[in-house]
Amino acid sequence: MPVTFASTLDMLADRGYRLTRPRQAVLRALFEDDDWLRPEEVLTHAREHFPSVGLVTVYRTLGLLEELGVVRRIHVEPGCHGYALAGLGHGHYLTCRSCHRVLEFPGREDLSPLIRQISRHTGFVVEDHLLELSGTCATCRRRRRSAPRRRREP
Amino acid sequence: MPVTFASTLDMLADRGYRLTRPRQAVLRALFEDDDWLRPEEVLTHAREHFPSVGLVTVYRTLGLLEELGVVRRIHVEPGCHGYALAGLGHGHYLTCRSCHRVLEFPGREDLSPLIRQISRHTGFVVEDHLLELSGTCATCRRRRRSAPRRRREP
DNA sequence: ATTGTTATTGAAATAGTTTTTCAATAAGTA
DNA sequence: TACTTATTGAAAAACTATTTCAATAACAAT
Repeated sequence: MPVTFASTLDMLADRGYRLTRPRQAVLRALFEDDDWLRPEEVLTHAREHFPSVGLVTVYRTLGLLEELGVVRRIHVEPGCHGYALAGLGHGHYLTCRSCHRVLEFPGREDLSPLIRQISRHTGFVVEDHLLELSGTCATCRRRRRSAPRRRREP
Repeated sequence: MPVTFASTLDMLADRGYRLTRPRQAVLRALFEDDDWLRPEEVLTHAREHFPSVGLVTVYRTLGLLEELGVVRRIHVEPGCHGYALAGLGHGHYLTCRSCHRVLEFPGREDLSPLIRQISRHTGFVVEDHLLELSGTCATCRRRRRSAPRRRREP
């Protein structure tokens, strides 16, 4: 069963959290975007639904949703944190070290054998995973090649 | 050939970087610890070798070493950034969502077929990877089980 | 050894992100 | 409608990271 805007509201209510307008605005922002967002971007979009939301509430709501497993926190540069709906993709990202663009890629292969093995070894219950490949994207590679940067001429 | 303290110094000199005492202190700190460190921790250890190093230099040196591929920047909570020698482990981490402890695990299996496939598809040159499994460690799981936290009694 | 050049440094200032505090508000219940 | 209290926004605080800049110290050339 996919996690939807409505099912998340239900979940919150079930657990005794109040369905406040700021919270709903943050949730909408996340569900309307099918990509990850920085907290600041979440704020901007949430304000389209409820103009008086503050950044503090955005942080608090994101933290709550992460605890509940609705969103996934990913590592993006610069600034460190981005949030994506946990349903999107599978936590597989390509990040370019040069331009810092982030590309999501569908993880067709299956990491679960590995994960099961780790669990047995360590006692960890693995709830999520993040696979981040870093390198140089095609665009930056071309740019570098045409203008190589050396510190010293031998 | 493994990257050592000495070989890194050579590499820096070859590229025209000066072998200053602050830099050497930061490098020592990294090579003496066989685990990842936060910038603040790098500072503490570096000061054992050269008391007047400043945090700014630590950041600058870490940035330089990352560019050169000597250290790897990893994502750790809280605070976001940790640095580990690139030779250590293979960028495979288990992080506990509850206590935020980080455990490194040896990635015995090989991700290179996947990586090659991604490269072909996207044009990315993948230089490094980070596989982070998040979940609940054995200790926290036991603690939770004995004192479950519910927001509401049904 | 001494000098000159300049990469590098530390301190302070700045920028940016995330968290805490707290009185006021509003969601859900009675 | 009133009550209870989780939740909020604004301000302040706590951190983390970067920029600026005069002073310093590596290193090369003498």
